[in-house]
Amino acid sequence: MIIVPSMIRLTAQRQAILDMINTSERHWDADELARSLSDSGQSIGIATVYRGLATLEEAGLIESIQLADKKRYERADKAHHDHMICTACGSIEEFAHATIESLQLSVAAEKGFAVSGHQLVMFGLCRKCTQGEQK
Amino acid sequence: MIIVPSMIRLTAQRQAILDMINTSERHWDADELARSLSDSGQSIGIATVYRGLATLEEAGLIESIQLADKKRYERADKAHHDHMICTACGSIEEFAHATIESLQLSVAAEKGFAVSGHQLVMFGLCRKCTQGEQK
DNA sequence: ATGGTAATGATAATGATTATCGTTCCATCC
DNA sequence: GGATGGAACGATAATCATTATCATTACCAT
Repeated sequence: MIIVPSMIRLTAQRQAILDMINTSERHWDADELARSLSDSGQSIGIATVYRGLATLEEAGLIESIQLADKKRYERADKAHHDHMICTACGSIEEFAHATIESLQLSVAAEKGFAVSGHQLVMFGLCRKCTQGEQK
Repeated sequence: MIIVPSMIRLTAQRQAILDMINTSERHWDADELARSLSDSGQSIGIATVYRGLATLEEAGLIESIQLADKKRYERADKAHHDHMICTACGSIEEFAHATIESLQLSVAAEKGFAVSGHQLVMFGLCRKCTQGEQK
């Protein structure tokens, strides 16, 4: 018997959302996802998309990052990582750094803070956009 | 002659906002600020509060952190730091860690990413709330 | 089949923020 | 000292992502 974080029903709509996310490297927002599902014939109400995303995340099947204006979802079957967001083209790059992670935890521990999650985001220009500027 | 990041007019409203922020350690959102100014006799239109905050931040006189639902502003005359936010009581603690900062920059440099800003937030339970739970 | 719970979808509501627009303030020029 | 033009203000409408509502539908177990 397999123990799942919390048992959810994988309805057709939730499956469609999950497939879309799992078969791409994108960081989707709810609207993009609804639009893309609609384009592929799988039209789903926008409210269901929001609910489905929340449910799938609770179940640990997808992950999210909260950006200034909206929430974006990505596959969960990747190692933990953080993000660099290009303020020019909007592209999102991922990076991981074990030392940074452990330093974070030690700082928190010093202050008696029990960390349940964190988010590190760097803003700036990606390589492509940096080169584009210095023409 | 003093060089200011960008010359702005310090109107009575902007001065009131700036004073409120500079004389406290709080991380204010626009609404709290408007309410508090109103309580102290300095009633300011909410739109002006938003505009004033944006203008003051551009001028480097205050700083902000973007949280999930809203933006919060704090004094700028402090050393750079990041935040730990208690998910139980909402309190915000600050911390600084030079090594984390420099590791971030080196990771970015490796990827050819020109960092213009970053934000590191940890979520969890502060010392007080942790103790409250294990009763 | 049937009853009950969970999920869906259309749409209204919410909440933070931004846009609009007429009015007011202010510095400067005459 | 008033005219003038641009910046700032304030009230309010608009926007945008997200959540709530509620009637309908799907699915599971008796």
